[in-house]
Formats: sequence, structure tokens, C-alpha cells
Amino acid sequence: MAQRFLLGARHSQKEQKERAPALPRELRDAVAVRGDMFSPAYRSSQVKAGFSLKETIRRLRREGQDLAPPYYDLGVAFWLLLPGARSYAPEAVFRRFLEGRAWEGSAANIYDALAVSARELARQGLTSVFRDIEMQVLPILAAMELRGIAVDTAALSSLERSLRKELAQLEQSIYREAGMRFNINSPSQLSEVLFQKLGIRQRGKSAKKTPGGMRSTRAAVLEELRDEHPLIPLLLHYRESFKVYSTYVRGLQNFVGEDGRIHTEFVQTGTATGRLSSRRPNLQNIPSTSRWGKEIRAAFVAAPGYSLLSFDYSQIELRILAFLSGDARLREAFLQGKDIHAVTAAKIFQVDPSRVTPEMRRMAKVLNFGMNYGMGATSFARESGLSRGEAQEFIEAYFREFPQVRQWQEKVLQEARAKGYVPTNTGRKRPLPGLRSLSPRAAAEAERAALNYPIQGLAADIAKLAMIRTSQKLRARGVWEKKAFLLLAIHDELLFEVADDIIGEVAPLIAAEMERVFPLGEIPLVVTVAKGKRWGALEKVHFPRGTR
DNA sequence: ATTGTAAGCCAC
DNA sequence: AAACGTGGCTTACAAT
Ligand SMILES: Nc1nc2c(ncn2[C@H]2C[C@H](O)[C@@H](COP(=O)(O)OP(=O)(O)OP(=O)(O)O)O2)c(=O)[nH]1
Ligand SMILES: [Mn+2]
Ligand SMILES: [Mn+2]
Repeated sequence: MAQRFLLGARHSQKEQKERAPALPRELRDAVAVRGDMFSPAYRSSQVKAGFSLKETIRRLRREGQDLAPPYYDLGVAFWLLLPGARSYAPEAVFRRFLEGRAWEGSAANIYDALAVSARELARQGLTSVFRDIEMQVLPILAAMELRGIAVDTAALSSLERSLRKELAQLEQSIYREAGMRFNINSPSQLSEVLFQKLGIRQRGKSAKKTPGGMRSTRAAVLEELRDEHPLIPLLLHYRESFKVYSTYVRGLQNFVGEDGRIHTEFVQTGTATGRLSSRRPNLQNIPSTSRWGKEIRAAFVAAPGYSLLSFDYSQIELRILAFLSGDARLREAFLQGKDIHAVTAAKIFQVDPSRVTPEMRRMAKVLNFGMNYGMGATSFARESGLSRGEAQEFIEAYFREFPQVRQWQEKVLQEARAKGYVPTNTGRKRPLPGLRSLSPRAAAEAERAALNYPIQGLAADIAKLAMIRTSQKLRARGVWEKKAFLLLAIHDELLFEVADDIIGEVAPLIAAEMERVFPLGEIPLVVTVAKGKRWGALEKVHFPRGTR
């Protein structure tokens, strides 16, 4: 299937010429941008074409210069044509899409890649997503990376001391219970200690193996063995603390810059669905739930005189599912302002919806999305604590309640099998060659990805539109990158740093803009707002009626 | 010393 | 570990 997206290789030069429509004038007149150079043309209104334009923009802005829009980023262009590849670096792109031509870093190379990608984007109906979404987001990401987010390093150091102490004690307790010293961080050594030396086994259950044939020691397995040996709860505790220590406390400290801020990199070509990813460090997976998690988040702070403002779409993918499937009852639930995550939590935990805790609701999220994207009864049972039979019945009841969701899924799969790819409402598409795999496992895996893609992909576009529109609004007010800074995009959440004296003005503005970026028919997009001096201690903001 | 893979786990 | 999906990071361990 990937062949369909390979360009040029199958055609002779002559055929190419006959088929290739002329490039629009603005692209023929594009300026080739090489990352290590500067040209007065960078200030012109011509299209700037090149690889890694975000990095070029960052470099130029650091040097007091800039790269004027409009942009044409070649890596992003080829990513839209074939999302999910490992690399969109020039060498990889030329190898895959411009066979026969090698990347030499020349302007001619850039024009070649521009011509090939632009024609194919147009042919596949991707021009609008590319130009109106991706190329608008690009300079916003550059600004976010340059700004960074402030970190309370003293808080992190204090956390490091606490965790060191706790880990040292846990380590000793674990050695004592095991009757020997070993590397707790080595799953193979731990597996041997647990299942050979101590002979721990779950009565009447088969051994859980990793793909490598080892007996698994992951948390889900240890959780089931919790009562079988006093070592197990110690290990679970150790695992959680060590994760926080190694990845978040020690790891993050290494990324704090001279300016006291962490500057993540947002990868625009990092996912197959249109989401962004974040790396070096990843600031999209900072812990949020556990006790340690809260403390880690509390180490991310606003600059003096500023506050952090968080805007998160409520139940975003469930609303999109209601919109796409048209399911009458799911739509009705959202028209009535229902919180489906809370409803599911209330059913699972058998409490009144008003008494659902944040932890219960987070668990319900996993179950709700799990059901919609193909989770089995066994996994549902483990996640929920229900028996396998109860889990099976719960899933069936869910699809009885929302029958049009199933119908929509069947339709998505049919079209996906016929076309070999899945589209989103914005025109983005993802090829899924696995759908035609002869391996039932691989085919089933591709089917689940196909069910997820139209929803996660549209959610990604909504979040990107939110970045674009809110930045435009703030720019019109004269505060963008002056008194209001976008710091992070966490999938369906935008985290701003805003001067205290304009919070009352811009918070309703941002929320209102986010709620209008993509109307889902009658289904409202709802944004939850929270603010505070520390990310780990935000308080919900309520707007008076009619202010947005 | 560097690179790649497996296992595991954090977030959305 | 299992019929949720999308990611990135750390450690251990083997291969280079
Ligand atoms: N497949 C899957 N998708 C998830 C999972 N967790 C989050 N997502 C996706 C779907 C969510 O709508 C989206 C945003 O995550 P959030 O944590 O903001 O949850 P959501 O918006 O649904 O609820 P909220 O009202 O914000 O608490 O990310 C998950 O466990 N599985
Ligand atoms: Mn949300
Ligand atoms: Mn969110």
C-alpha cells in the first residue's frame, strides 16, 4: 500500500512531465532556505521553503533576525503524504520520495522536493491542511520552544533528596524480603528472584510471558500477585518512586537552561495521527495523578508577575465520537451537559456521580476510550476491577446504549479496507497497509488503529486550530509574546503564561476562541480553565454567565 | 565507547 | 499479558 504514496519512481520522466500540473506561481517563486545561512530574502513575502524551518526560525530569532511567512516545510509536507515514517530528515525523504536524486543540501534539492511534494499534496487534497493548519502552527511552535517554561530548581532538588532516601530504604527492605541482593531495575534478574528463587505463582493462572519469552514483572502482573508475598508491594512502591526519580527529577534537572527554564522541542512530524509530540525533554507526560506527580508538576512555575493558565477541552474525543457517529443518545448526553467519564466511573464504582473522585474519573477515561477503540473484556476487567463476565456485560451494555457508534465503526472499517487508508474530517489521511495483512493479529491491530485515527486525528486538528486562533486573538490585542505566552500544547490542552493584570481580559477570550474553532454540529466544545502560580496547584476558573 | 532492542511506565 | 489508540524516556543487556 505504501507504494501508492511513492512518487515518481513508477513513472518515466516523460509520463511525469505529461501528468504534472504546473506549480502555483507563489511556489515557483519560493525562496530556498538552508538552515545555516542568512539572506535578505528571508524578510520578503515570498514562500520560504526548506527542511526544519522551525529550527531556522528559532536560530534567526535568537540572533535578532526572523524568517517571514509564508512557510513551506518539506519535512512536514512529506509527513502529511506518508505519516508514521521514522524520519523526515532530508536524507530519508530523498531516499524514499525522490529516488535517484541524492540530498546534497543544495537549493536545487529544495526546489525538487518542493515540486514533488506540492503536486502530491494537491492531488491528495492535503493542501489546505498543510497551508492553513500545519504551516500556521509552525512559527507558534518556534515561539513556544524559545520561551520555555520556568522551573523551581530548589523544589526539584528537595524532591531529589526525599526520593533518594525513600529509594535507599526500599532497596534494603527488598533485599531483606528476597534474601539476596540483586539489581531490582533488571526485569530479568527480578523475574528470576520472584518466580525461580521465591517460587511465587498465581494459583490456577497461567504464567504471563513477555514477547521475549520471559516471565513478565510489569505492574499489572505484580498487582495480581500483591498478596502472594510481602516483597511484591515493596517492588510496586519502588518502581513508582524510581520512575519519578530517574525520569522526572534527575532527568528534568539536566534540561534546565541558563535562563532557569526548560525548552522542550515539539516535533511536528512525530505522530501518525496529526498530534504533536514533545522531546528533550518530553513535557507532555509529566506525572499528574500520584502524590509524587503533583509535586513534580508543582516545580513548574510562572515567572514573577505572571500566572499559568490551562485550557483543556472537556471529553474531547467522546464529543468527536458523538459528532462523527451521530449517535442519538451520545449526542443527547452532551446536549444535556453530561460528563460521560463521571457517569462511567459512577457505574463502575457504584457511587453517585456527584461523589466521583478525580482518580475514579481518570480510570473511567481509560475504560471509555478503551471500549471505543477495541479493548477486550480481559483488559477491561483488570482496569476496572470487575470480573471478566461483568466486564464483558459492561462493554456490551455500552454498545447497546450507543448503537450508532458500532454502526459508524463498521462503516469506517469498510471504507478503510476498500481504500487502504483512513481519513479525518479535515482531509488528513493515514495509510494502514496492515488492514490487508494475512496475519489476523496484524489485521486486528490495524483495525483498532483505524477506529482511533479519525477521532484522535480530528482532535489533533482542533487543538492546532486552537493554537492558531488564540494566537491571532492575542496578537490582535497586542499581548501575544508580550504579556501572554503559549508554553505547552498537551494534545487537547494549551498552557499559557499570562501577566497577572490581563488574566481577566484574556482568559475568557482564549476559552471562547477555543470553543468555536470547529463546530461539531449541535454538540458544544467545552473548555475547562484553571490558573495558578504552579502547574501542580491550578484552581478551576469559572466565568460569569455571558462573558464568553 | 557507541548503537540497538526489550521491558517497563509516564502522559494524553 | 490480554482485542484500547498516540507518543518519549530510562534502564539493562547484548552486539558492534
Ligand atoms: N485511546 C485513548 N485515548 C486517550 C486516553 N487518555 C486520553 N486519551 C485521549 C482522548 C481524550 O479525549 C484526549 C484528551 O485527554 P484528557 O485527559 O484531556 O481527557 P478528556 O478530554 O477525555 O477528558 P477531560 O474532560 O479533559 O478530563 O486524549 C487513553 O487512555 N486511551
Ligand atoms: Mn480534555
Ligand atoms: Mn487534556
